[in-house]
Amino acid sequence: MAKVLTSKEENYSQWYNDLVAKADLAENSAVRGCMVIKPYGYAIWEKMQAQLDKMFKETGHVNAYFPLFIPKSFFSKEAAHVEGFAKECAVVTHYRLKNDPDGKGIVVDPDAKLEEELIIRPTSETIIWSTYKNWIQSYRDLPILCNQWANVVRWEMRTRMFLRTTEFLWQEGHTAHETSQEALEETERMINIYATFAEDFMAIPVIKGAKSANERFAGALETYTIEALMQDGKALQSGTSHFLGQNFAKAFDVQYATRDGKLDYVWATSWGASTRLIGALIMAHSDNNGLVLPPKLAPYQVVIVPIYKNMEQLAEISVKVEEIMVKLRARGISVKYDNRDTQRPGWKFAEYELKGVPVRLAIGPRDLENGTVEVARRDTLEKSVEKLENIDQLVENLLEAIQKNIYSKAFKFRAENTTIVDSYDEFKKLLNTKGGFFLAHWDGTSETEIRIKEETKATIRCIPFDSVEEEGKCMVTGKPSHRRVIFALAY
RNA sequence: CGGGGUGUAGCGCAGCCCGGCUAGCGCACCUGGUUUGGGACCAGGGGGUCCCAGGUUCGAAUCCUGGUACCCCGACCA
Repeated sequence: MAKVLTSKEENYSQWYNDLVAKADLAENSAVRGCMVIKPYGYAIWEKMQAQLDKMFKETGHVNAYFPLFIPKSFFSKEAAHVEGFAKECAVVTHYRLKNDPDGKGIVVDPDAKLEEELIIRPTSETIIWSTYKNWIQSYRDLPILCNQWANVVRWEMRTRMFLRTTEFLWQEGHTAHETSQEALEETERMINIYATFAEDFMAIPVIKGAKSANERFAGALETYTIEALMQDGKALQSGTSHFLGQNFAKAFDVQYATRDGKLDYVWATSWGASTRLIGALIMAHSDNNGLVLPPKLAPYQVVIVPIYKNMEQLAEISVKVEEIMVKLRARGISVKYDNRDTQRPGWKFAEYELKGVPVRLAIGPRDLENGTVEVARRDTLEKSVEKLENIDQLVENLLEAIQKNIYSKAFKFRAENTTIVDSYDEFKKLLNTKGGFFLAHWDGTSETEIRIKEETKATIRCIPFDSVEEEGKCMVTGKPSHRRVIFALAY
């Protein structure tokens, strides 16, 4: 087969870029750092959205929409929040253009300067909490469990398709609660939903845990995260859920009458996942032939390619294909029949491999004669010839098997690339040769964490929820530690 | 913001150092034919403000000055 992708081994990030382009997921736009998400890439996002939205609603959440613009003054109300986001905000200063008086073109009309500049949301806590102030008077108004699907803008220095773009799509949940306990439970509930989504739908094993103080969201008391391991040995933060305490309630003066007639500040959470998940999907499963999609998120799960010598033969094949499609659809399987006469079969095979379609069926004259179909699976690239009779059952089973197989492949990879280390020298050595997750003891201080980051670029990805109590010594300072945390190089 | 690089057809590039006639190659595209079980082949064809502005020159894609855009590497981040 003609090689169209740079291989992972040769240049991982070039492989990634090639794949995004060749699988028709996205392309660079005229605006620096912003991408055009193409129909095939967007279809994957729609699948993700549909599933997450369902899970949010099943846990009592509702969708709403808040404005793109945030008054500048809102931003300064929560100190840690400004600190975290100020350096990457796009600001609207004017509201009108006019023809350039000195010639051709168009200029910003200096007379149309805004009294108060507007920030384009990098996240919506501030605009939402200024709104919640009006919604909440009493404990009877609580909890508020809102989610919004939106775009946000963070003016990043360097961008990468899906992993870090100036504008990106995401969902952000913002909830308000009566008690700290309830808010903490919500924070945990949502990180569990992200973890379930990652594992059951994206087929990516993740580690749930808490962020260290350094890595916490700006304005949060606690940040929970799911961390996934990519094939190049780097970690990718794939979803976060924050316990915001009463910080935003205090900043926006959101108090409620308690059950015993007193006034108290509301407790808050926020949680989000973005189009970055598409980056995770690519980097977790794909190979040098292209994308490998988990069946549960593939825009189409099955593609059917006819092989024919003339139009009469195509018509004959199409009749059979129609029967197959009816049977597959009856089982809820999404299927595409590519009967374009403008591309040859070999071209189509390569194309759908690049696009990661889980199962491909090919039908030609030989199959018409024998009552068979050629079945090819994307994850292993295996092909077999199967009888047509129970093809729907066979495909359904195969899709399930593929979903399981790519998960266990990713799980095995992570297991092989998770290392327990006790010495800092060993850590430094393996970090750049082997990569992956490192379980190590840490003294719990920011100073040590920062030192490690400065010396090795590795960060604490999380303090896993399921880490076992174990007495040990910090690999750097030798001070006592009670559990291991996860270090890795990260995106 | 620091360091490096590149702007020539839709995409990827050569040409530039050493100025010269009609600006070239691969892919893609269009037409016709033969093909079609792993990215077909042959023949013909279309497509360019050579990033922008100014300068040097008989003559500029090529030399000079200024601008601008994008990419890569760092610090920042989902």
